[in-house]
Amino acid sequence: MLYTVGEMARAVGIPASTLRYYDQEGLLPFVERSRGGMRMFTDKDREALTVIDCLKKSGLSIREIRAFMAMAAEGDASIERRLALFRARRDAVRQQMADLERTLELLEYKCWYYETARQAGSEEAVRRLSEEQVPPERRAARRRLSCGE
Amino acid sequence: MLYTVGEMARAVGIPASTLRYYDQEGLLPFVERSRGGMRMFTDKDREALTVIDCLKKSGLSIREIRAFMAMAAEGDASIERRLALFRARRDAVRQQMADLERTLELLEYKCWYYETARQAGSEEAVRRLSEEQVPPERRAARRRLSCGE
DNA sequence: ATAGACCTTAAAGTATACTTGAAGTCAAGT
DNA sequence: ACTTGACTTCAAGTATACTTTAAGGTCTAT
Repeated sequence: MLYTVGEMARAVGIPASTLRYYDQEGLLPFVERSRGGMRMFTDKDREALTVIDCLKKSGLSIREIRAFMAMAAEGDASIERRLALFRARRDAVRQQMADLERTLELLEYKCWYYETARQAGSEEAVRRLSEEQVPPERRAARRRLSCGE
Repeated sequence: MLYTVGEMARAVGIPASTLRYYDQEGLLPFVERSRGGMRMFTDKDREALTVIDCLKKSGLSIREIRAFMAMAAEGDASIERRLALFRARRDAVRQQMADLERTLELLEYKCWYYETARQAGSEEAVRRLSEEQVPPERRAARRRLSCGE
């Protein structure tokens, strides 16, 4: 099955203009052309685009993704390096999730804070609460907030 | 305790130039000045900066954070709206974490893929593996990759 | 063969969030 | 008083990743 750039754009949920931009930036060296010059994507290309999108979501820049695609084009000789790259991205995403977990805790603390302030009718009342009057699961975030990071 | 912009920058781990930029953009309407015109941050300001950083990490733009700081400056009248904002950010971060979880699964599949390819000496060998030859915990990601999103 | 949808390239424009540089001022120690 | 480091503002520069526009070519159906 072959797809034009617009069809592939719909299939992977990325604008056609972005696919053209990626091609221009050397991220899609594998894409074939029709006799008239139109890009013809295959199902294997769709798979590659999914990987590109995954790498982007992991925090890689266009430049770094290009370097990866160049490795992929080298074939089996670069397996070791590609493995190292995916392990690094895996670890980076785990770190991002841990960071988001801390952000989430602070947001949950703030939700509790404003829920309580709404009931009390003022923020000041919540600020004056002592440690024991704060739900145990909110105390860590509260301390981070008041005692610096 | 009072801090200059450089001291506060070190305390919260944000460049002084960024703090000045935030001030210029209206994110820090609360910061006082010395007689000579220098910014003087308090511990309460540090707390506000931690919240600003948290909102930024949750995906809010400078413009949106400014709107929030304006609400905060309104006082208790905006408690309800601020609660709504924090709930929305909390939900957004939970969604981000769920998305990262999917990204992580694909990265973990790719790690397995290249580990296996390294042992086999070629990618093609791994590609030819049938579903049952793939570890159960990697199958979902593999299917997403080959059958489209 | 012709219409119309969709494609092509190149270049310029946009958005966001800073960062840097220049010229000058402030604050603290000796 | 003077030096030194850190501060001030304003304007311009940077980085990244697209998006848009213009002029024109391709593909498919009728």
